[in-house]
Amino acid sequence: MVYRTTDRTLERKARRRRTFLDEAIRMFGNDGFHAVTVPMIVQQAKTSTGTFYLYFQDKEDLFAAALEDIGEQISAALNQAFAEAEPDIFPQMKAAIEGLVGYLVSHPHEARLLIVESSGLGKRLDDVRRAIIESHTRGVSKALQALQDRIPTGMNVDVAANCWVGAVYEAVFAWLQKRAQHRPAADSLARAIASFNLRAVGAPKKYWT
Amino acid sequence: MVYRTTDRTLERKARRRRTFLDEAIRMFGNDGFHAVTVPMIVQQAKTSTGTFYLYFQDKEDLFAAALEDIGEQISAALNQAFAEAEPDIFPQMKAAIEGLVGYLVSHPHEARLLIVESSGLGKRLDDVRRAIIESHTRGVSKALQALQDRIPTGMNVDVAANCWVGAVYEAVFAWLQKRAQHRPAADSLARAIASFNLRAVGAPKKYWT
Amino acid sequence: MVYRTTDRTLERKARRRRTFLDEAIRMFGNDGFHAVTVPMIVQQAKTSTGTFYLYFQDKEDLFAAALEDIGEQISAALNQAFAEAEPDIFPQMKAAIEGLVGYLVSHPHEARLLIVESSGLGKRLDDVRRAIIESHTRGVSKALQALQDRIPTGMNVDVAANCWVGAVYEAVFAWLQKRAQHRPAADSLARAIASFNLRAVGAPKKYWT
Amino acid sequence: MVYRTTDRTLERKARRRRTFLDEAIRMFGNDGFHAVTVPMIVQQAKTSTGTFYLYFQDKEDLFAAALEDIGEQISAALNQAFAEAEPDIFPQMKAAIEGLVGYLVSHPHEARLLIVESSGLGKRLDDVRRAIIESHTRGVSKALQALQDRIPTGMNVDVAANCWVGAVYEAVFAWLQKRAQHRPAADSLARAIASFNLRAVGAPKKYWT
DNA sequence: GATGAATGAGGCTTCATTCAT
DNA sequence: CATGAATGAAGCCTCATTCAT
Repeated sequence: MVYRTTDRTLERKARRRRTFLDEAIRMFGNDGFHAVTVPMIVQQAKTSTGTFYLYFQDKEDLFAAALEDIGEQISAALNQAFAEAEPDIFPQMKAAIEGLVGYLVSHPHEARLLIVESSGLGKRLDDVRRAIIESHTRGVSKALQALQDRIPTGMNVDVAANCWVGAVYEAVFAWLQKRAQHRPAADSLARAIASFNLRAVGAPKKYWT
Repeated sequence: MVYRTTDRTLERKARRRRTFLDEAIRMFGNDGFHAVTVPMIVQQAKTSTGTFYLYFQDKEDLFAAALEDIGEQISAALNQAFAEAEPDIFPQMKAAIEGLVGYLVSHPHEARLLIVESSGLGKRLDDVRRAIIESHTRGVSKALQALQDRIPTGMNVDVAANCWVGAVYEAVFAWLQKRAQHRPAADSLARAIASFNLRAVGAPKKYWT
Repeated sequence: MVYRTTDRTLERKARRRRTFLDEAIRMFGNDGFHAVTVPMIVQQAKTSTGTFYLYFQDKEDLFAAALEDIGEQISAALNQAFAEAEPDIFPQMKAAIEGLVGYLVSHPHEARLLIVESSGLGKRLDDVRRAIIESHTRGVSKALQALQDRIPTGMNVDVAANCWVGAVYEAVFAWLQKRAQHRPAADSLARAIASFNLRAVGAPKKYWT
Repeated sequence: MVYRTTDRTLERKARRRRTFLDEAIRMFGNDGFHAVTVPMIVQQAKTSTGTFYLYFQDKEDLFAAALEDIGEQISAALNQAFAEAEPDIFPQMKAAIEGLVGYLVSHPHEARLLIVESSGLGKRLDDVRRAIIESHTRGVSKALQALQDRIPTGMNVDVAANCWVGAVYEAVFAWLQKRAQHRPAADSLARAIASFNLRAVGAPKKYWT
C-alpha cells in the first residue's frame, strides 16, 4: 500500500517535472530566457510559483535541465542513426547528420533553444550548452581520427570537427529562419549539409552524392 | 562669430561616441548584454547616465551600434583581403577566410560579442546580427554561383554558403574558448578552416594545401 | 482540503486594496499626483513596492481607482439625499446640493483630489474625472428638462446644468481654502449655494429661502 | 548711439520673452505642465536651454509668468467690457461675463491653461492661479455688495460670488470640451451663462432676457 | 549675451524568490 | 505536498538645471 502511494507520487512528480520541461522548451525556445518569467511558466504549466521551486532550484536550473534534456534527445537521435547505418564510418557520419538534422528540423523549439537562445546566458548555462556541442564535436573528431588514412593528410582533425558541427547548426538555423514556403525539403537540406561536410573531409565521391 | 558648433565640438562628440562603443564592445563582449548595466558602462566611460542617453536611445541601441560597428570592421577586413588576393575566385575566398579569421582572432571581444552574446536578445538585435551574418553568407553564395562549372554538380549553393559561414564562426569560437597554450597558431587555424571549406566546395587540390 | 483561496485571503486582499485607496486619497489629496511617489505610498501603507504593483497596474491606475472610489461615494451621497427628500424636483435638487456639499465638506481630501488635483494629468485621468462631473451634470440637466414649464422659457438647459455644477464645486473649493475660523458653517454654505442655483433656474421663492 | 543699441537690445529681449510666453501658453495649454519639457519649449522658440534660463528662473517661473499674462489679459477684457457697458451694475456684470466668455472662447489655449492645467501644481502656482480667480471673485463680490437693496435679502454675497465665477468657468470649460459642431455659438453661450448668474442674484427680468 | 553638451538625482517598474497557510 | 501573496533589490530612463566656450 505504502509503496503504491509512493509509486503514484513518484510518477506524478515525474509527470509534473516533464510538464515543466516541455513548457520550458516551448517558451524559452520561442522567446528566450529573459523574456519568459517564472509566473508565465507556472501559468502555462497550471501550477504555482511555490511548486516550481519544489522541482527546480531556480529559473536557470530549469533552463539547464531543458537544455540537458535536448542534449539527451540529440544523443539518442545520433545513436539511433548510427546504429541503423551501414557499419562503415563515412556512411555512419552521413547518417548522423541526417538524424540530427531530421531531429532539429522537426523540433524547432528545441533547435532554437539550443542554437539561438542558449548563448550569452552566463557561465553556468554556457557550460551546459558547450557540453552538448562538444560531445558532438568529439564524436566527429574521433570518427575522423579513426579514418586516418582515408582523409587528406595534414588535415587538422579538431578544427575540422568544429567546422563540421558549425556547418550543421548554421545551416539548420538558417533553414529555420526561412518562412516555410521558401525552404527546401528537410531531407534535401540534410543531404546538402552531409555532402558539404563529407566533401570537406575528403570522403570519396560515392559517399556524397 | 562665437558659438560655432564646430570642429572641436564635433570631434569631441565623435570621440565620446567612440568611447561608448569601445567600452560596449569590451564589456558586452566579456559579460553579455544582461550582465552589463548602464551605470557600469558610464562609469567605465567616465561620464554620466544623462550623457549616455544623449548619445544612444537606450541600452539596446548601444548594443546595436556596437554590433553594427563590428559588422563594418568585418566588411572592411573581408574587402581588404579580397583586394589583396590574386584575382581568381578560389584564392579570393581563401583570402576572405584568412582575413576574417585574422580579424576575429585578434579581436576576441568583437568576436565574442558577435558570435556568442548577440543571440537571443529579441527581434531588433537579432535582426542586426542576422544582417551581418547574412551579408557574409550572400557574398559566399554569389561567389559559388559564379563558380558554376568549377564546383560539384548538384550542390545546393545556398545551403553550402550557410555551412561555409557556420564552419568559420564555430571553429573560431571553439578556438577562442581554449586557453592560449592549447591553441594552434592563428594562421594555422585560418588555413585549416579554409581547407575544410574549399574542399567542401570542390576546389582543386592546389587551393587547399 | 488545504490551500483554499478563501474568505480570509479574499478579505485580506480587499482590506489591503482599501488601505491603498485610503492612503492614495489622503496623500494625493494633500500633495497632488506628482508630489507623491510610489515608495512614499507603500511606506504609508506599510507594504512593499512589489505588493503595490500586485494591486494596481501603475501609479496612474491607483489614482484612477481613488478617483472612481470618490465618484461612487458622491453618487451614494446624491442618491441618499434624493431618496430622503420630499418627492418633488425642486426639493430633490436642493437636497442633492446639500448632500453633496455635506459630503465634500466633511471629506476634504476627497474634495481636493476631485476638484483640484485631478486636472491636467493626461487623457486617461481626465476622462475619469470628466465622467464623474458629467454624470452629475447630466443628472441636473435631466431634472431641469423635467421641470420644463416651471423654469424660465428660453433657458439653455445644458449650459445651466454646467453652471449649476460649476457653482457648487467652486464655492466648496473656495470654502475649503479658507482657514477654519473664517468659514461659514457647512450647512449654511450648502444653503447659500442651493439658493443661488435654485434662483438661477427660476425656482419659486419658497424653495430658496 | 549707445542708447540706441540699448533700446534695440531691450526690445529684442522683450520680443524673446514674449515668444517664450506665447509658446508656453500654447504648449502648456495643450499638454499641461508636466508633459512639456524645457527642451521642447526652446526648440519651438528656436533658441537654446541656456537662453531660457537667462529669461526665467526655472520652468515653474515660466508657467507662472504665462499664467500672470493670461490674468492680465482677462483683467483687460473685463475692464473693457465694463467701460463699454451702460453705467449700471447689472448691465456691467452682464457685460463682464460676455467679455470674459468672449475672451476665453476665442483663446482656448489660455482658457485651458487657466482652467484645467494650472491646478494641482504645487503651492506657488496654485497661488498665482488663485490670485487671478480671486481677483475676479472679489470684483463680483463688491458689485453684489454695492447692489445691497436690489438683491435678495439674506444672500451670502461671498458664496454667491464664488458660485458666479464657478458657473462661468465650468460652463466655458464644458463648451471647450465639446467638438465644434456640437457647440452653441459663443455669444449664445455667454448669454446663457449671464442669464443663469443674473437670475441667481435676483436681477430683474429685463436684465436676463 | 547665447549656446547646447553634460550632469545626476530620483522616479517608476519588474521579477526571481520566499514562506505562512 | 501545494499554494500564491508578499517582498525588495536592482535596473532603466527622464529631465530640470548648470557651465565652459
